[in-house]
Amino acid sequence: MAEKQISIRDVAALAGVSVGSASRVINGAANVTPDVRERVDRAIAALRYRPNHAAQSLRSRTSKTIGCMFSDVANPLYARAFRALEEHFRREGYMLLLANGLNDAEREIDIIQTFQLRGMDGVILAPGNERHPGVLDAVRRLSMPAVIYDRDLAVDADAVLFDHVAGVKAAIHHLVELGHTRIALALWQVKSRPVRRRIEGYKAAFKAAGLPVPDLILQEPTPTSSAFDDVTRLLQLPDPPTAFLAQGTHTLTSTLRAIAKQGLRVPEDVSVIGIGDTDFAQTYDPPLTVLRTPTDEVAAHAVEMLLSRLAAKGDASLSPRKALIQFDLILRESCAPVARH
Amino acid sequence: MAEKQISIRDVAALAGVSVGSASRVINGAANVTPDVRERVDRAIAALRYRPNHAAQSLRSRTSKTIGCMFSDVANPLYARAFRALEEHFRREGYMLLLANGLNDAEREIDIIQTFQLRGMDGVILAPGNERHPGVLDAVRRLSMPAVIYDRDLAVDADAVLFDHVAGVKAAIHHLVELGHTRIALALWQVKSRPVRRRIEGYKAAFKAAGLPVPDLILQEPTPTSSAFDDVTRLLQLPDPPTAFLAQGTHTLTSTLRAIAKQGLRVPEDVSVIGIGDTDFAQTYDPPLTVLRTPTDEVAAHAVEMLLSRLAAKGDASLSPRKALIQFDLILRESCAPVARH
DNA sequence: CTGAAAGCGCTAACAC
DNA sequence: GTGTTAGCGCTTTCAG
Repeated sequence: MAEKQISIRDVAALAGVSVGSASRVINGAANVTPDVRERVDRAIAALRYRPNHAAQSLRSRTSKTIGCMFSDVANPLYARAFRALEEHFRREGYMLLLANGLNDAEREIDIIQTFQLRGMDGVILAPGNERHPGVLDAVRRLSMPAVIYDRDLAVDADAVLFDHVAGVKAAIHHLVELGHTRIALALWQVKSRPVRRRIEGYKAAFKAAGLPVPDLILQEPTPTSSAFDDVTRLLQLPDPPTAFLAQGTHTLTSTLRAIAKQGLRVPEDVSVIGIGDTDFAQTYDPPLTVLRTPTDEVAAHAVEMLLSRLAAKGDASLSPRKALIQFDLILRESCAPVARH
Repeated sequence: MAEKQISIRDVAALAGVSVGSASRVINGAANVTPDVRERVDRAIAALRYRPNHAAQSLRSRTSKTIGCMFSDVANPLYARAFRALEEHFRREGYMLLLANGLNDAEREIDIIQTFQLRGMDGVILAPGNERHPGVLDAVRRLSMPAVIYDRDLAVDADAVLFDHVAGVKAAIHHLVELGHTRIALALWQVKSRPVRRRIEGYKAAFKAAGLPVPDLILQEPTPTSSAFDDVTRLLQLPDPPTAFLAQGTHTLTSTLRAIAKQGLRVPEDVSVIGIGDTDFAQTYDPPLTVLRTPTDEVAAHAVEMLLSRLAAKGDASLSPRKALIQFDLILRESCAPVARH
C-alpha cells in the first residue's frame, strides 16, 4: 500500500539523465534524442513511475480538470449532457468535477468560487439564478474560460444556447399543420432561459400562423407540484386543448398521466410533443414525437470553445462566442390530425 | 482578469506576521493569538486572498477530492446516489470527480488509475467488470481508501452492499401472499452483483415458500435490446405470469409497455413491482409498488467509511467493513390479489 | 539537445 | 505562540 512515492528524480537517476530531460520526455517535448527518450521510458516502466498531479498543477498552472455545474444530474437531460462532455474531454486528458447547483443561489455561488479556488482549467455552468448579483459576480470573477450552458447570463463568456424559439415554433407549426389550434404548453416552475424562450417561441409561432395566442400556458406552481392538476383542469374545459407541448421528464409524465386519467388516447384524442428526448419518450406507448437537442453536438461546441481559449492562453482578445443549437423535431407516433366531431 | 496571484506571503507581509502564522490562521490551527488571527483575517479580506489548491495538495498530500466511478449517471439510480454523496461530502469540504465506467473494462481501469494518479483522497467505485484481472489489479493498487458500491469485488476494501436477496424475497413474499405463484423476474443483461443476487433471492424466496422455482427469469440479451419481446412472449403462454418483478428503469418500462400492449391492466390482470424507486415509478398510473434503496443512508455509510479511514491516516489495521443495506418495500397500487378465472 | 538551478505556493518541523 | 526554513514534485528558464 504505502510504497514510497517515486519521483521524477528517481527516473532521471535510473535513466542516467537530468531531471529536465526526464521532464521533457514525460511531456513529449520535441527536442529529445531518441536515445534519451528510450532510456527514460524504460526507467519509467521499471519504476512504475507516475507523475504527481498536484506538483504538475502547481508548476504548470493547469489542472487538466473542468468544473461542471448543472442544476441537477438527476435530470436525465443533464445526465446526458454530462456524459457527452465527459466523452469529449476524456480524449483530451481532462477530468470533470461535477456539482449540482439545485437552483440555490448561495450554493451556486459557492460552487463557482470553489471551481475558481481549485484552479479548474475551465468551467461549464448552468446556474439557475441568472440574474442574482452574487452569481453574476462570481462568474465574472472567474479567471479561467467559462462556457455558459443554455442560460442568459450578462457576462462576457462563451455560451452554448439552444434555439428554443425556433424549436417550439417548429413543433407548433407541425401541430397547426395537423389542424390543431388549441395547443397547450406545459412548463416547469423555474423561470430560467429555457422556460422563458419556450414561451416566447410559443407566442411567436401563433403569430406567425396568423392565429390568436391561446391562454394555455401552464407553469407548475411549486417545485414539488406536478402539471397533473392543471392539465386535468384544461381537459375538462368546454373547449379543451387538442394538443400538448410538454417539457422535460416530470412535466411530460404528469401531462400524460392526466390525459390517460381522462380516458383520452394519444394520439387519437390528444396529440403530444415532448421537449427533450429521453428513454421514456422513446419507449412510451405510443413513442413520443419530441424536440431533441443534439447532445453530442452541444458537447462538441462547448469543448471546442473551452479548448481554443485554453490554447490561446487566456488571450482576452477573443470576443465571447455564442453557439446557437437547433432542435430536431423527431416525428414518432404521438401526433395525429385533430379529431373533428 | 489576470490580476497576479496573491500568495500567503503577501498576506503575511500585510498582516506583519510570518508565513507560518498566516498558514496557521488559514488552517484554523489552535495555537494562535487572537490578535494575530485578526490581523491575518483582515489581510486576507483586504487582499481577497484565496489559497492555492494545488500547492496545498502538493504539500499536505490531500486533495479534498473524492473520485466516483459509476456505470452511468444517465441511470437515474446512480444520479441519485451521486446527489446524495455530493450532499454529504460537501459538508466536509470535499468535491467529487465523476466518471462513467460504461461497463467497459479498459475504461474502468483507466479511470481508476487516473484517480490514483490525481491523488484522490478516497474513491467510490462501482465497476461493471467485477472479475476482470486488470480491474481488480487497479483497485488493489490504489493507495487511498476505497468504498465499493454494490459490487462483489475480491479486494480488501470497505463496501456498501444492498441486500438484494432479502429485498427480492420480501417482494416475492408479498406477491405470494396475494396468491401469485407465476411470478416473473425481469433483469438487465449485465451480470453484476445486483443481477446475480436478485436471481439468488428469487430462488430462495420460492424455496422458502415451499414452491417450485418457476422458469420465468428474463435477461435481456444485448445492451440495446429490451425486455419487451420476452415479456410479450411470456404473456402469450398458456399459463402466463400473473406478476412481474422488474428492475431499473429501462427494463421496467419495457415490461410495462409489453403488458399494456397485450391489453392487460395493472394491477387487475398483472401485478408489478419495480426494483429501484424513481420519479417514473411514482408517477406511473397506477403508482408502482417498488423496492426502494435508502439513498441517503447509503451515502451516509459510504462517506462515514471513507472519512473514518482518512481520519485514521491510512492505518491499515482497520479491517474492511461491509454495510449491508436493506431495501424497503414501498406499497403503492400496482399489486392486487391474483385474478382467478 | 541537455543539465543545472530556480522556484510554483504552501505546510510542517524545528528553533526561539 | 511565532518565526524560519526546508522542501513537496514538478516545469521551465537559462547556460552551455
